[in-house]
Amino acid sequence: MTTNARRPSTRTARTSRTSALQPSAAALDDTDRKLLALLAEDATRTYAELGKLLFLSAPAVHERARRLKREGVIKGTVAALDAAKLNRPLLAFVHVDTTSWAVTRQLLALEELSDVEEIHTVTGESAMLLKVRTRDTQSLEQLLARIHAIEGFTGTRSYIALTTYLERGPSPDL
Amino acid sequence: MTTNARRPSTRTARTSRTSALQPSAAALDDTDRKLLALLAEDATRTYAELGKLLFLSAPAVHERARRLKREGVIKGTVAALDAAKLNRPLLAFVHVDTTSWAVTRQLLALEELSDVEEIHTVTGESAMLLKVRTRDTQSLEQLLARIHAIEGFTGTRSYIALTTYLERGPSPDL
DNA sequence: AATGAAAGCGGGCCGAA
DNA sequence: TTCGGCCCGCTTTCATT
Repeated sequence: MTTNARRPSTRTARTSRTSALQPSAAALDDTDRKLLALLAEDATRTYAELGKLLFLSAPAVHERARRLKREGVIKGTVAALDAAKLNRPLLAFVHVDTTSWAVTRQLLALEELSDVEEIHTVTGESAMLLKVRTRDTQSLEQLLARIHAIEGFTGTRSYIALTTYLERGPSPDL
Repeated sequence: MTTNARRPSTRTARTSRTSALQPSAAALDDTDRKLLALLAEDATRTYAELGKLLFLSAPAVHERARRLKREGVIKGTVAALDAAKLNRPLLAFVHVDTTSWAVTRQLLALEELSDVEEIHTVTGESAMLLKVRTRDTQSLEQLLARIHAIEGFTGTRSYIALTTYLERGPSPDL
């Protein structure tokens, strides 16, 4: 109880008139960040429920969500699947050492494999980093064999995840 | 609404050959996997649209989705946010070397930080692996300083992502 | 197929620039 | 005054039995 019927005064500090388009920046106020955090956690909530949590009306929440989608802050809404239930209990991070950066293009073909979840080029002694999820060690071995078939690499180092304590997507600062 | 086994298994791919052997794996037929792949890509599609893609009626799709949620194959529906738009352009993988596994508990406190996206214990020379996303190198340094403040570690190695070519969640085999 | 709920849309109000 | 954000009506669409 004791819900303050008093709505937090609308301090609209949004300067949406910044005609200078910054591709990688977005003007987010406090309510935006809270809304994004809620949607990143569970996107099935109704706008009415979000409005209660944010002290806003449902259409107002809808407007903000629409704007955030249009600006690309919200890239999409996806279903989070359980890897173990999909017969992929083995998670591994594979560091790939290459002699030249030209090999990078070859590795991008791995995108076709549903085993591969992430592909990054990274700094450090290894050139690329893969996050893969396979059914068992044999499937992982097959994947590594496929990487080794590509010319211009010097080796791979795999780190098999024993326990995953946290796994989530990007979320705002709050 | 009795759950009798009168499922339209005209060409039943849900055979019992491989079932009942793996406890955490779910029994999924071809349509289930296709549906999961579609939902993992975009969960905003309507059931009617999914039905057209799967050659099923909308209620049939709804029933399958409900079953998959109940079984935990679909853990939830979340909004995918753009890290760069959230002022987190710097992605890094941090390998943490520890002397004893007791330190693991300390690192779990990092879950509170929104910078930290993943925490795993892994095999290999390092004991733990973190996926972190920060605003800049200074924020990363602060995070590393916080890790170093914990006793029982021998060091960290960070791999900063230069380019991310692929980043997605678990998806079925198809 | 029918019902109930939620999303989507326009109008008017209010505060700030 | 203009503009942006919010609230409140109604209409349409979808989920659900």
